[in-house]
Amino acid sequence: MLKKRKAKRRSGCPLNASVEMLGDRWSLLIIRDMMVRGSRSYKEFLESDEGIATNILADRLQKLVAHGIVTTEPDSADGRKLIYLLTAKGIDLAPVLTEMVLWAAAHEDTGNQALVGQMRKNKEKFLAGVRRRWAQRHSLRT
Amino acid sequence: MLKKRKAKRRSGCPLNASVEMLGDRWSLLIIRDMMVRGSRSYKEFLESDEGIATNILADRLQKLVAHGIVTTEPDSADGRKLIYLLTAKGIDLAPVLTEMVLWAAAHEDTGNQALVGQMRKNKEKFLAGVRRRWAQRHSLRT
DNA sequence: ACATCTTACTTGTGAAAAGCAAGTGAATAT
DNA sequence: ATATTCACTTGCTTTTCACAAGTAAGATGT
Repeated sequence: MLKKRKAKRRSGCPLNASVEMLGDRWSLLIIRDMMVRGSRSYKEFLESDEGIATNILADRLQKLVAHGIVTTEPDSADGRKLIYLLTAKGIDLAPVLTEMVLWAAAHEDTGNQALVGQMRKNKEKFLAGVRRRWAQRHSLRT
Repeated sequence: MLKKRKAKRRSGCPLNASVEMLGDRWSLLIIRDMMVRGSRSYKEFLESDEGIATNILADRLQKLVAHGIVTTEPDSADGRKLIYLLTAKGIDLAPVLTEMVLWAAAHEDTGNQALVGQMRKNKEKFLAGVRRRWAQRHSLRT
């Protein structure tokens, strides 16, 4: 597959940049799975509740890698597996996801109230926990 | 046009709810235009930098209204115009947009550094300003 | 009063993306 | 050796996007 030189942006607005990278029905859910559910393999992403199609998952993972949000490394214990990891840029999306969760929880009828309560009660602490677990996983890897 | 009974959610996760309402390439940009650029009419949205197609704009506005993020009212001064306004639910997206802007500004090469600086320097103050201007517009309306 | 212009859309058409089912090939488990 | 798991691809249908053009109601100019 050809690598694209530099997909031209529709505008210089930073929000537009975010939307061009993350504005679809799946990317943020994949990131959520990595960030809070600890998913690291293709199979784990496929098992998520929303039921992403395999070809879409492959495409989104590839795009996330291309945008520097996710990296991969081979699994030293199982040669079939690729391990997907959030980069620093990826983990920096934690505040975005948090605000999106809090917004939906405030205005829609949704589940997972336990996690939401934790987020709302102390946003900074919650974010610190996410970051700590990420750093730990990175130091443990291979 | 038929009104849908209740589009079934793919999952109960609040992030999924957000993504189903906002996860496309245009909705958040329309909300940005209302929130920070003060756009209120169809024509103003069309004039935005990213260049949305007219049919897509009509569709997104309709969906935003259906989700309770936006409302409309007739313009008392010009019978052709419809005025689009953010609801309370809509203005509550300010923290989401802010985090997305800050994320992109931190990790991508984007413009509008003035606004970004203001956001980063004092996020709460910035959000208070957004909310204040929104409340003011609402109190001034017809 | 009448023609012209604006505004907010709708319609038509082709291209792109999403969704579904099935298949492939390398690596592991039995 | 055989079956199974894993990470994808491929093929096909359906849905959505994008662009161009058109329409209808209301405003404006003369």
